[in-house]
Amino acid sequence: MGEKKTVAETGRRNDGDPAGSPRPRPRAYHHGNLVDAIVQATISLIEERGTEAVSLREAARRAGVSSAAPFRHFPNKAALMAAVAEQAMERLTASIEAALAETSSLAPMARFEALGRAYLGWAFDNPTHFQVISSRALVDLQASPRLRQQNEAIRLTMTDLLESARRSGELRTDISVDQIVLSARAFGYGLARMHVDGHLPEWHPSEAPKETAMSALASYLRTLRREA
Amino acid sequence: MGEKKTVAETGRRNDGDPAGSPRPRPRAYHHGNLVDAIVQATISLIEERGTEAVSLREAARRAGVSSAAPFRHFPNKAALMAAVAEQAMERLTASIEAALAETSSLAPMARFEALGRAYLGWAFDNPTHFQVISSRALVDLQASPRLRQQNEAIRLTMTDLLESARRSGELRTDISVDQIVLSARAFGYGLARMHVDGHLPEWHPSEAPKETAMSALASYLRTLRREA
DNA sequence: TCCTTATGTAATCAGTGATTACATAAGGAG
DNA sequence: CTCCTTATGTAATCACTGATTACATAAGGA
Repeated sequence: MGEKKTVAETGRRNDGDPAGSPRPRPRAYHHGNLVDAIVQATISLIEERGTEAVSLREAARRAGVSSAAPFRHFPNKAALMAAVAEQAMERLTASIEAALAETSSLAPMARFEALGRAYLGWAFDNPTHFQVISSRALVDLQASPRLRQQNEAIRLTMTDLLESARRSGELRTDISVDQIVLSARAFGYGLARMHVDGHLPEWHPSEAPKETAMSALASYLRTLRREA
Repeated sequence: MGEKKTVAETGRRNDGDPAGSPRPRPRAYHHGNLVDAIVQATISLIEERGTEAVSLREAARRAGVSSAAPFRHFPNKAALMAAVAEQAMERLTASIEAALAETSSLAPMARFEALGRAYLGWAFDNPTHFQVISSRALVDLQASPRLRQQNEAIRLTMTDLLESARRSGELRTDISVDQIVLSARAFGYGLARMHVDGHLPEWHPSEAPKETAMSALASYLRTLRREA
C-alpha cells in the first residue's frame, strides 16, 4: 500500500561509539532503510569475496542489525539476491542505453555493434555482477518480473536494430531476424559466461580477455552483414 | 603409486539386514570402493534434486558411511564435484566422438555440424550435468587438469574440422579459423547455458527448446559457410 | 492517549563443510 | 603365523549458514 517514506535520519546505528555508550541515547531502534543498507552490504560482500561468499548473516552484520532482521524485508536469500540482481541489471541497461545514445546518428548495424560492445564491456568489467544476473543458481530469472522485463527490453532493442538494418540493406537476408537475435544473444551470453566461468584462459594469454572478446564480436558481426 | 586393486567384494555393507543383525558378522569395515559409491551417490543426488542440493553428508548417507568418510577420498567438496564433472565430461566427449564416427565419410562442415548437434543435444538432455561441467561455482575448471584437457580436446577437434573445411573451400575465408572456433564455442556454450539458466522461455513456447537450439545452430553454421 | 502495525532482537532449529582424536581392518615384513 | 604400519572408517565437535519463533519496541494515525 504505497511507498514507505524514508524516516529521514531517524538515527543511523553506525555512529562509531563501540561497546555501549555511557549515556544510552536510544539511538533509534529502527534503521531507516534497512532494505537499501542490506542490498548495499551484499553488493560490497560480492565485490570483496565473490558471489559464493554471500551470506545473509554477514550482510546483516555489515548493516549492523541482527541476523533475523533481513527476513523482515526479504522472504529468503533468493529474494535478496534478486534485489541485487535487479540493481545490477539496471546498471547494465544504463550502460547499453548510453552506448546507443552516443551512436544515435549511426547506421543500425553500427549501433548493434555498440550495444554488443557495451554488453560485453560491462560483463567483463563486472564479472561477479554479471554472474549474479545470469546464473539461475543465484537468482531465479522467472521469479523476478522486473529482471525478466529488463531482459526482454534488451532483446526487443536488438530486434528493432536488426529490423532497421534489414530494411536498410545492411543485414544478410537468408536468416530471419528472430533467429539472428537468438544467435547473437547466445554468442554474447556465451562469451561473457565463458569468461566468468574460466573457460577462456588459453586464448592469446598475452592479450587482455576483454579485447579478445571485442574482436570476436567484430568477427561475428561480419558474418551477419550482407555480402558486399 | 599404482592403482589400488579393488578388494573384490570384500563385503558390501548394503546387504539389507537393518538395525543390527543378531549375529554380528563383522560385515566388512572397509567399503570396497567408497570413491565410486560416493560419486555415484552424488550423481543420483544431482539428478533427483539438482546441483544446488548436493551435500557431502547426504552423499555419505546414501553410500551408507559416516559423514567424515568422504574426506578420506576427497580433500573437499569441490574435489568431489570435480570427479563428478570429469565423469560427466567423459560422457559428453563420448557422445561427440560417436557423432563424429557416424559421419566419418561426410564433408568437414557436415561433421562440424554433427559435433555441434551432439554437444547441444547432450547439454539439453542432461542439463544438470552440463551445469556441473560448466559453472565455476561448482567445480574449478583450472583446478582439474583432466577437465581442462578434455575441454581442450574438443577445441582441437573443432579446429581440425574447420581447417579441413577451409582447405576444401567450405568455409568463408575472411575470418581466421581460431576466431571462428572461439565464436562457435561461445555460441554453443551460450545456447546451452541460456537454456540451463532459464533464459530461453519466451522463444516459440510451442516448440521444444532442443529443436529451437538445433535450428539456431543450423542458421549459425550457414553464416560460416562460403557464399555459393 | 491509546493501540495497531512495522520493524527490530534473542533464542533456537536443522543442516552444512570441515577437522580432530580415535578405532579397526588389510596386508606386507620378519 | 605374528607383528606392525598404513589405509580407511567412525564419533564428536566446530564454526557456519538459512530460516522460524516468541517477544520487544518504536512509529504514527484514530
